[in-house]
Amino acid sequence: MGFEGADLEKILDAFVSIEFKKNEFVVEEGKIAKYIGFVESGMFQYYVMLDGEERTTYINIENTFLGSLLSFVTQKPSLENIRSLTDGKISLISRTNLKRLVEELPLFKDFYITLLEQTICGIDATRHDLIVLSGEARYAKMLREEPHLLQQIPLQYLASMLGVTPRHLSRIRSQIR
Amino acid sequence: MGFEGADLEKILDAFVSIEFKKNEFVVEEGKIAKYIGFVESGMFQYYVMLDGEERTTYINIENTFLGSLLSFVTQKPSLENIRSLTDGKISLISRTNLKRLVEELPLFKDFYITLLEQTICGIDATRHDLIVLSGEARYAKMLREEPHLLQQIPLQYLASMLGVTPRHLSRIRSQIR
DNA sequence: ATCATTTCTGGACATTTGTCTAGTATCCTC
DNA sequence: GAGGATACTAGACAAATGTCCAGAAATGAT
Repeated sequence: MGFEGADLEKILDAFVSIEFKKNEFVVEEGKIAKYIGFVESGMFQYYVMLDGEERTTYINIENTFLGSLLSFVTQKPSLENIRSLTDGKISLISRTNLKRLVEELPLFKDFYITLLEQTICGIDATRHDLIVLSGEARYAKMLREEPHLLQQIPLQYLASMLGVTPRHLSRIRSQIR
Repeated sequence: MGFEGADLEKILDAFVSIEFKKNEFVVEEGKIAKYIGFVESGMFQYYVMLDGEERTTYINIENTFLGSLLSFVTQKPSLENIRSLTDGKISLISRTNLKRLVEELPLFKDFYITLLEQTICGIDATRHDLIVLSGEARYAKMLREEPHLLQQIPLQYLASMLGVTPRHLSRIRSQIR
């Protein structure tokens, strides 16, 4: 990120690196998300329960930004769960520490603004695709633009992220290849 | 927003209020979105052309935040169009002026961060609903939480925002009431 | 290696949603 | 208030997607 010296140290001190075994909660529905962070290793699933069923809304892999955003920002109970699908490690920062860094380090504030802007772009692009594209078209786009996700993420979760059932994703795959 | 004196003046100077007649472009696909802003009056449609058809992805009404976010943030050509559906007025700020305010006024930076955070929450909630809920459930939720939108926005556009066809929205409405 | 568990695929059928189209209602303009 | 444009509804049918289920393939534990 281009930070140095005392600033860098302050930043590193504000983060804490936590290890997760497979199948542990990072954020649990109904609890307040105290942290956001960056995934150092492993794979993490976002999901909600609906009619007794798990509905995956997102998957984080290595080097991506993780958090239950609504809960972290508002400090209200999370509507979603985040859980490790594998063993892994996340570098976490609390809302308090984040706010402190943003207050104290002008460069960090800029960094945070950039992060927020990029995050908005990413989420909004996904929202667009969900409105405008068919399930098949969304899969084709993912195949084209993020093929690494297809290698790594189990199909059942991919399906849910794409907004289709596993059955239908299987059908799509058999048609596209 | 709680700004005063010289700061307030700086901020007001950075914005420019522009009037639009019905059916004018605010942002055009392929061009760079130089401004974002707040809608003072009127209604504005976001859409893309797909297979020769207009697909609405969002509608702004009064007192909401408007802009082609991806283009404004990256300063690359916009993938979407924004157009006035009625006569209206928008208070706009350029990327340059926004950055200047953020640099020069600490309070404005905080305001901008809050705006970004809130925007993320809103977009992400929509993304969730598109993945997890059926068209009917999304309509029911809008009916419950934002009934004013139903009064104001023509159904054809609402349908597209909800990710369904006008035909299907008509079907949903006849079932729900 | 073997067994058990989980994941993926695909058939058969049901439901949801889209397409095409036309009729009716609403709005706007003169 | 007549005429034309636009928006809303809805029937009939088609296509997309979901549900249920069972077998095959892959994975993990012993």
